[in-house]
Amino acid sequence: MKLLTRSEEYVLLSVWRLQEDAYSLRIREQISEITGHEWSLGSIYTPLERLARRRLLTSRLSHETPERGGRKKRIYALTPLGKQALVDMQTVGTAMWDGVLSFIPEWRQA
Amino acid sequence: MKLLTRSEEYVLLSVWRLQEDAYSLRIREQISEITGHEWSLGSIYTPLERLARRRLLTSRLSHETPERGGRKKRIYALTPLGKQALVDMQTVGTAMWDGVLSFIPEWRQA
DNA sequence: GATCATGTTTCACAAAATGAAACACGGTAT
DNA sequence: ATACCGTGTTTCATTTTGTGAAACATGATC
Repeated sequence: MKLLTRSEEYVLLSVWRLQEDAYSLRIREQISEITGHEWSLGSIYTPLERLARRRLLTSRLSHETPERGGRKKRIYALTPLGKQALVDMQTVGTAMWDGVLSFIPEWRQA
Repeated sequence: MKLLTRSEEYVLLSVWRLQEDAYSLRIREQISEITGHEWSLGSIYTPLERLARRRLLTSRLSHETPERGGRKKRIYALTPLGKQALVDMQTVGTAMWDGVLSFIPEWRQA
């Protein structure tokens, strides 16, 4: 099991939650909003391509819609492998944090 | 606020939980155990140095102890800045995961 | 038919990760 | 004494990732 980089994790998460709306600019926008700083397009496309090569996600062109005169967007979607990778990261993350939580007083509320 | 890389996050977490025992080989060992794969020394020292430059952690030589004939180890410790960085990452991580949890059936218990 | 808006793609450069080797030095055995 | 072992630190060349900016495409709008 290979660990995901931070970018890969965030891109996968964003694609997962955006569902049918998971295309480059929207992904970038969502990640920027949540992390609180701007992400360049390169920072989105590079991990997208790499994740596609590794079969953690796939891409297809959208069906023609009324918007933008029927021009197509490239829509991304997770594969089962991609979802599994995220769940694995969550598991490892939880294990890494486990021993530390007791050191954070304000989080000790159950 | 700058995001931590994966290595940086894990190294900081490990240093935090190892406390007085936070030196290179032990850190590597702990991260390897928890993530389930081997980490080379470079993968530990590179982030350690960078984090020290950025004042997220400090290092000092241990006091002489009976073990190893009094030879000293380099012990690392988080600064308040380092702890804050971790807490911030946790916050962002939670926000990123938020929208996705509902898609994972087996996690919907609660 | 210029310009704008929305998306995609490409690229050169910078930063980070990795694996391996070199170095240091006390202990231990010969 | 001297060779080798164990533990720990440091350095380095190479590969992999991340980043910012520019180029390209095309329908809409004025």
